[in-house]
Amino acid sequence: MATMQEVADRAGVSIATVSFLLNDTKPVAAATRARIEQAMADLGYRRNVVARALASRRTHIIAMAYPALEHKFGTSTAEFFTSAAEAAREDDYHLVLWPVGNDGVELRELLGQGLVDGVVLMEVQLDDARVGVLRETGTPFAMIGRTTELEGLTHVDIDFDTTVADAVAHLYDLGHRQLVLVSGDLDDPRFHAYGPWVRIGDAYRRIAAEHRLEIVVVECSDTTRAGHEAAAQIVRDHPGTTAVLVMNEFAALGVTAGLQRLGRDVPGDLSVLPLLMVPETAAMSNPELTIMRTPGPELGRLGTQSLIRHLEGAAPLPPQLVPAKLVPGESVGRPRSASAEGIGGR
Amino acid sequence: MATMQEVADRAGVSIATVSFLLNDTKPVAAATRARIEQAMADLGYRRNVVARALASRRTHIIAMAYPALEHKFGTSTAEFFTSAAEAAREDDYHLVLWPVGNDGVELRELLGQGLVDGVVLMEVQLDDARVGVLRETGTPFAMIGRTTELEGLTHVDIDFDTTVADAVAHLYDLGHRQLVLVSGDLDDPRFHAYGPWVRIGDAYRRIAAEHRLEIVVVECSDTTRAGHEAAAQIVRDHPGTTAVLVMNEFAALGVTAGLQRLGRDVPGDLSVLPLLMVPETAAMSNPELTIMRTPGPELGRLGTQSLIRHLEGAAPLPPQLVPAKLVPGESVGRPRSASAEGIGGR
DNA sequence: CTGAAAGCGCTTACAG
DNA sequence: CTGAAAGCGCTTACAG
Repeated sequence: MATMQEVADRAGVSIATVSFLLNDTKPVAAATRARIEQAMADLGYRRNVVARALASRRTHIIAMAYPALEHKFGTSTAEFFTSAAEAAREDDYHLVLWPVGNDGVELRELLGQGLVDGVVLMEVQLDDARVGVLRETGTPFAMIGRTTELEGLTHVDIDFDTTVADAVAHLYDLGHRQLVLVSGDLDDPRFHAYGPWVRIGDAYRRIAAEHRLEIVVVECSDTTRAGHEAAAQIVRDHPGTTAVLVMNEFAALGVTAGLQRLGRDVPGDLSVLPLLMVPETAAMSNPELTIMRTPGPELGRLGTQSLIRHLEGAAPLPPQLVPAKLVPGESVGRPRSASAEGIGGR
Repeated sequence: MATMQEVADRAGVSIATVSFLLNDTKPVAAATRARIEQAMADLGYRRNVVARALASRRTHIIAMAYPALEHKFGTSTAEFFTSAAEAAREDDYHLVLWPVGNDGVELRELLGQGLVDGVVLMEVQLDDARVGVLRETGTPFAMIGRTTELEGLTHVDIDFDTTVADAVAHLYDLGHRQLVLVSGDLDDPRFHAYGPWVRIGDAYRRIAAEHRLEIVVVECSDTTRAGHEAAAQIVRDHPGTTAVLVMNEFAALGVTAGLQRLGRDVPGDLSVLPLLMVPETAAMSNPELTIMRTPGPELGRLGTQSLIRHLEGAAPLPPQLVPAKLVPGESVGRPRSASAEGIGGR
């Protein structure tokens, strides 16, 4: 690998001038610029990022901290990561995925090594130990998600209110009046303070009340098997249900299959609408699920860009909330009662 | 952050001695050691990995190159990554995930920056452009998977022969005599030279012949939807089939659901046995699938360890092939014909 | 617009 | 067993 000194020698300039050109940090005369660029091309020069990092005290590496123990890493998460990595690359940063625990211990360990300029925090808890670690060490960070205390914290998140409102409105407009929310299992220690589960539950209670709907919430863990059980519970305890909203994507697959196993047609007897899912997972179900599509690509990108602005001292982006959007599939239809009674118009 | 110089000052030694102790690279007197360790503890010292990297010309960072465009990143892949990251950490390395294209262009770009000591290659093609790039740049690497040309290349892979042999034997012993392999779509440019698809196909043809079974192969892409179509094709063109082996995990979900949609009971009418799947995905199906479990955790670890030995100049690990192992679920049973005719013993 | 030089925080021959 | 010093390949005041 050629070094900057070799480029400078070949171009007949000093190493400083090469650096100025490369970083666009001081003006360089056109003729000089041409000679340097020629020399770089001739030598196939690529700047050594390690040396740059040491000299500038900026590694240009961003870590995406993902609690792989507590949360499955699936297609949904991959979307966040891939879009974040892409956004980082566009701004001359590397984004690396760090599987670190929720408690902040590993994170502190890693931060001490000075490898990263900043951290994108995934799967944020309402009161997140990692935030404390990041603040103590003075590490810039952005959250994809939100703690309860937010003052001064850079973040982006799903707009749960709009997501739930749109989902409920869609079902309501089709004529559904008896909904069930399959919510998270808040007894599970991984989730009792997990933002999305809490916020979706809160939003649902409020919005269902606005529509004067009876509020029925079934708790359910984040597995297909748990979804089966939730389906059984719905059929047994809430036989009049015409539509089911499901928070977790794995549970949603289970609810659908579970309803079918119990002889219910989806969407003939019951509609199923997952609140946070990606098309790939929706396609795993039969019928293919109608979903509120997780805005992973947008949020991965926005979160990373927010952090980078922070790192570069630019004016911070305002916190952004992005709703999941309805993507039609085959699991939502009009309720039988509506077709019979003519509710829902059109 | 404390620096090594500060530690040295506090312990009353030279910076070199601290370094020798930290790297265990020269003997240090017990008393000196105690003083240094005390100083490090007092200051909460953590070695700066960037400075270490520049001085030693070793970053201790390993990149896992994953072609995110060409291959979905799902739960299966996450297993490889997580176990590889864990193995790396145990040996004092960082493993970072790099989404880079199959053609080697991005890889070359990234390697030039000098950020990584070595690369773990995922989703290897039979003739992989990335291997050329790695060789040209002199970058140490290990493959999880195999090119056709293998001389001198560090690699680990799935033992497709044993996997297919065990799967076929299991079905054969249960009494199945009419099998179908749902194979990859080799017309798909992403896959026509993709090792696993080619090798499983080859192994199946050989092993089925050994069992004197008729060889039926249905091509199918890597989506649930494609699996539905494969199911239809099986029912239509191969009505006597009693068991289906499926290469791709998404396709396997689709085959199962597709058979059910066509009124077939799984496993009553047909058994379904995916050849490469993780339990999480198997649980998404109803009934839960019996699978050959992808040895992701073993291979991620072995591949990383092979690379690290290479990096440290230790005797190389021999190439290792690890078979997928049968994990019982509810999608494989005896064929109706066997129960009727008493084939299959016991 | 360009250059000489200090310095980032370590590792590593070399010397003792 | 320990230390003085060069050097890794850059960036960045400072000076001109």
